[in-house]
Amino acid sequence: MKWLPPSQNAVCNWMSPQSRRSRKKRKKIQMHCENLQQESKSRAKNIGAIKAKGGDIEPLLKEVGDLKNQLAQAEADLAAAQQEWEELLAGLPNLPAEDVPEGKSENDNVEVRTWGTPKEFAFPVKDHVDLGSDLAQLDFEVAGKITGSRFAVMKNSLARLHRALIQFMLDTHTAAHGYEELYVPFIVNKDSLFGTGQLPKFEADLFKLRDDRDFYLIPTAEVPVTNLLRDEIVEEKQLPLKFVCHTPCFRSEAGSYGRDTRGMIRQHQFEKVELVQFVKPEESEQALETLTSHAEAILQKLGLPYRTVVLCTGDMGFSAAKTYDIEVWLPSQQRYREISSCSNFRDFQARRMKARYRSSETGKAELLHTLNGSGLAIGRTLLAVMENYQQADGSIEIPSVLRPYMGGLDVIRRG
RNA sequence: GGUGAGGUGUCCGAGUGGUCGAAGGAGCACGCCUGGAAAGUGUGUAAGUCGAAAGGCUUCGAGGGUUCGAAUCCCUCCCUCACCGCCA
Repeated sequence: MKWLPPSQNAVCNWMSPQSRRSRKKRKKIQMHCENLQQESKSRAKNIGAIKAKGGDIEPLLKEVGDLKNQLAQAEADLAAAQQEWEELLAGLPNLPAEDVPEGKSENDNVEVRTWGTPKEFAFPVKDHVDLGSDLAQLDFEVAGKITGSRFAVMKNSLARLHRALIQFMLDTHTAAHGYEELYVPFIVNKDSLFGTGQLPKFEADLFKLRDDRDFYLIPTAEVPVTNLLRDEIVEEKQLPLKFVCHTPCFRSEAGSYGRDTRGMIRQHQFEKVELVQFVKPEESEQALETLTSHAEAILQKLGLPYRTVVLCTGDMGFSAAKTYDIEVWLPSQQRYREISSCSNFRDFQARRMKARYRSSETGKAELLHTLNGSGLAIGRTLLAVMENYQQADGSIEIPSVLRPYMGGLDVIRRG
């Protein structure tokens, strides 16, 4: 068994009749198999003991022959039942937290707070695509030539602004919020993707390498960073563990062909600064609040208006127990768009990964709780800065916190 | 890519085909000692799973095989280390 399936918990009560049947069947076969194993083991020991005394073991060997066949059959049956059961379980999503609102779609998400006031522009606003191309610093056509659709090329000060955002976020989270910076592989194996919940159900969203090692490009830093603790047992006093990591993210965007085709909202490749926490179970609820506030702090320092919503049951991801989305104001769309998603996974990922800690209370290895959130998605932050800081002449003012990273530059102009 | 050596519990590290789930140590927990601590010292301490319990079963990198019986023997793969080659 490669992970720790839930045995007695709520998921089992929640299961379909089909999975209940599968569980019963597995258990029955397992008991039968274990009885045979016990019998076989004790006979083997007996043979060993008699042989050690110099006794005759021939008659005993004959007796054992049929048992061996029965056992082989039982073990094959068990393996099949086990696999059926595990496949059922692997496809079950996490249970929503008790305070998650019920709902069917993103329309049922509940706003929990807003920050800042959308700016009134005295001129017709442009979207980031027009702003970027008028500045000659953002080019989707050439990216289309180099690769294909849903890629971008940035140039000059805009490329630097993109880099500045990454540096600014990493510095803020390490210095002000107490996260440890990480650098990780951008290519991961299947076990890691199973651990965080992308596999087995969401393979279509991933880029898979043409290689017999079953490697995939990461869709988010969450995968390599969270799997840092796969198959590990950490000491309680090390907790909480808080990591920040900048990586590119690769998503095939299968199933969203028609959505957000213009601009850099939805790309196959984008950068993200990710926050990941490993905490004790009793601390995860509070940790989600602080993690979300860390992501919000970036938008506040950048002076970008946003709102925070709690996702309803119907809009949550597969692995999450509770998720806050942070949505930034986009003047060109006159609405808030997602720029960060912060989730508490409770023990769902930890169970799949066998990520545990030694509890001083019970003395046993207990499952950790994992959380993560974007802090923030760089491409979307860049376009939010462009649109919110645009000026009548098409130039873009640089938010003051980013100027040290821009060599003192305060406005991006054409040229 | 080539050659060689390895992968054992929270960690380090022994291990003869048969009472090995695994010596020893570290760490941790509890106790003794102490004014308190350190040192010293005693005891305990793998995980998962089934069971009300007694107890059972699985797991020594992964997967196959040989055997009545595998941590131990054979095969394949993965990973680590060393040296050589190549390389940003």
